[in-house]
Amino acid sequence: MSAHTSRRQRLRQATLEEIHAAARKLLVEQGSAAVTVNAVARQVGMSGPALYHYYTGHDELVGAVTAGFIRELAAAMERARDAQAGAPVGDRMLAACRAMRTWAVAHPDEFGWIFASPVAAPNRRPGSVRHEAALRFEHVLLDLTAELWRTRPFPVPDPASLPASLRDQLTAYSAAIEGQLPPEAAHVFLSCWIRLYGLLCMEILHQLDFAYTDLEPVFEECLRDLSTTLGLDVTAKEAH
Amino acid sequence: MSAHTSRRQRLRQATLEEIHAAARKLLVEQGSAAVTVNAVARQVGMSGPALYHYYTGHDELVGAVTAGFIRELAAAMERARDAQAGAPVGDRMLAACRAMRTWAVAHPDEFGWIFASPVAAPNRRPGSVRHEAALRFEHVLLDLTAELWRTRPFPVPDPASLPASLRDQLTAYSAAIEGQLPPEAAHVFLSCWIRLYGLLCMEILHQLDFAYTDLEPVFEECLRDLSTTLGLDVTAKEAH
DNA sequence: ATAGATTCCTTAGAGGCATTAAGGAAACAT
DNA sequence: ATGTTTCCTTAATGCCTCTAAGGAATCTAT
Repeated sequence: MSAHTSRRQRLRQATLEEIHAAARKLLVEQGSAAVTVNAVARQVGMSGPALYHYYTGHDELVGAVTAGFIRELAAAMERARDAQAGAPVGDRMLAACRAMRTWAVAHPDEFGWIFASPVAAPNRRPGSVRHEAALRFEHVLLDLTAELWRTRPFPVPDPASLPASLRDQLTAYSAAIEGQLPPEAAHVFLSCWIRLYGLLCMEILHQLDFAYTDLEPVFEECLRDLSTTLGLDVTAKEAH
Repeated sequence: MSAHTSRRQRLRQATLEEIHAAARKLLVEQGSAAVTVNAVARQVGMSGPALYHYYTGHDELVGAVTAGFIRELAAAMERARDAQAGAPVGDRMLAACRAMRTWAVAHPDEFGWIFASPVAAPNRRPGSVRHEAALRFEHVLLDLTAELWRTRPFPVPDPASLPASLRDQLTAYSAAIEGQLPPEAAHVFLSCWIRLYGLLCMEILHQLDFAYTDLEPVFEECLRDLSTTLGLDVTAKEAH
């Protein structure tokens, strides 16, 4: 695929992977505070400052590891989606959503890191660019929603009924995703995203432990809600 | 109010408040990583180890400061609620919800700490007890919902329609809140809580910056949704 | 009032972490 | 083979958490 990879580059790549694995091991086994430059270096068998030949510092190391997690999560969702290739968009969408929770539940520390990390969050200032991994993650469900919108549009609110400030923001976002969804449809997509991702974050970050021990049925109920919002139930029945 | 407070106790109390203020200042001005035992001590004008006479270590300091934030947030919500004393439950509830967001937006760093901190989260193991401050925070909306339930019950799902595992969890939670709400009503309350608190957390923790710059209208829309779920609109019309 | 106990604070480490600096050895390219 | 690049090492600085040991101020009880 890529151009000629020299022996040096291959070795470097292997070391990078070893570093990521070591950082992940420390995270999972001893918590996020244990992921220090020194500890990671020790784990891979080199001493301290050597790691600075791979990353400029602690922050960049953490960012790279986190980006890897996001890619893994996105890949899991894509795999689940593609396993349903040929099925109606709604089914592929539900498969991707369930894969998201399955991955998060299986890797809570990693998911927590994704949420806490600035890799997933930034984008405040106009200048800052969203990370490639975060974009890929976001686009799994966005693309499915856009496909749904094209093939079987879901109900949207009347733009005139939305507050002006919200309409402007939605118009900007609609442009940012290259018009894949018009503002009103983007609003529905974002509402769904907020409920789904919000629920998952609260579950994984233990904000709901005071009431629940197992959120699987709550998540499924949320999915049913979203299915209604997106008209997926109708699809299933009409499909006959 | 409390029994005789000696001069010593008053001084200690003043120092504790100074410590909290210093920690908060560091948090707001330089981020959470700047809140170290040494830096806080320096800020209050004593040197390092002196702080260990007030807290057993960094974790306890952070926990105490966070608990203070939670209390302040809960107090803001209670104040907003009580400012509407005499008004219908629904109005008091909306006031409390808006106060929650207002506080969070005004104090994003503090709110972020609340969310990230184990003070708000724990309760995993049977043994661990929920922190007094977290309980008080939770109870502001819980109590209002319970009052609403008593005076003007909102629609609830048929318990038989819920998955058994969910029903059991809700029954346990209903018992944990001393039957203030039956399981089905607790389910509605928790759904509302998840949507409201989840949205706020995602906003404050910058998980929605990729699409929105101002979430006030989104929050208001969420409140309208919840009002419908809880039958508050009906209340307003019938009240005439 | 005064002697003992308590409380608050200090300085002195030990041990860890992030990071920079300086240099050695191996691998590569010419 | 020779010079360059790459990878790694050992100092060394300055921060952090936290323990230990002791001094001074304050309170208690006689």
